[in-house]
Amino acid sequence: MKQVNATDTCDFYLVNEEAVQRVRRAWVPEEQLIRLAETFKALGDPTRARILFALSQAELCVCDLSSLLDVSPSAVSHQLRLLRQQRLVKYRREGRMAFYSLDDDHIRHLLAEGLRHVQEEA
Amino acid sequence: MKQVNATDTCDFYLVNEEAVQRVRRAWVPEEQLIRLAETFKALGDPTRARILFALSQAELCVCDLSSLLDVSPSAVSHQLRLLRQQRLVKYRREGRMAFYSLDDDHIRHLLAEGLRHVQEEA
DNA sequence: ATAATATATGAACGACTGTTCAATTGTTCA
DNA sequence: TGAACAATTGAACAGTCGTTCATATATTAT
Repeated sequence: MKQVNATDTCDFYLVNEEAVQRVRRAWVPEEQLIRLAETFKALGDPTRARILFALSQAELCVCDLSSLLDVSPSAVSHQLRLLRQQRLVKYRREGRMAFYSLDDDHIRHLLAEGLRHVQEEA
Repeated sequence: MKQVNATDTCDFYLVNEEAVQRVRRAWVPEEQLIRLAETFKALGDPTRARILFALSQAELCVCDLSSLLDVSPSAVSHQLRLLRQQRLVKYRREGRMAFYSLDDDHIRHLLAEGLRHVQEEA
């Protein structure tokens, strides 16, 4: 996200000015793109992807997730906090246990669409 | 992704055995989940998210992207290579220029669904 | 109360990431 | 041919990430 020095610049005159204008008109607020990247980043780790896939099938507590994924409860908890902060999961306390589930259906759709993408590779 | 030591283990007995079984039955191959995470990770950086959003609107060359995003051509090129490796973008050479576009419609859908998610926040 | 347990948290460590810079490749055009 | 230029690449650097370990919090059971 930095400026450009003299030897590393294309000497434009935009190559495809009409296309660039079209993109500029469709542009969304920078803040939304940053949030978008944060959301995808949260999905972009194997442990978290497995957690989310598990939660797409059932509501689970930390111990269940830890056992299911073979990851320490501490590591699971750290990742769940991150997922909470990104509002990808929500939880419900019951006694000393915490039951986690997906926050909304967008997450489920993202997972499904992502899986479809990786499944249809040659 | 590591084993668990004695003091950091839940003493299970799985809490919600039925739910865990259900998840196990729905489980997809580990390799797919890793590919899934890799795909989302590729989307999970502000520069790359902006590149992909731009390409969702028009086919663009490196210079156009560099100008549009205010990122050096070198940085754009590095990121495009990563996106190519993840098969999120494809390109077409024309003389000394390279025109990039989204690889398939899944990417477009992922972007749209992700944007919908971040746009509907309080 | 005390012990046991489920979860959460902070610090610390090595591993990885994104950019910059310098250099290279390959194409066009004079 | 050689100069100009779009794009690519590798090395290097600071910054970030995911785990572990030790400890803390909070609820339950004795």
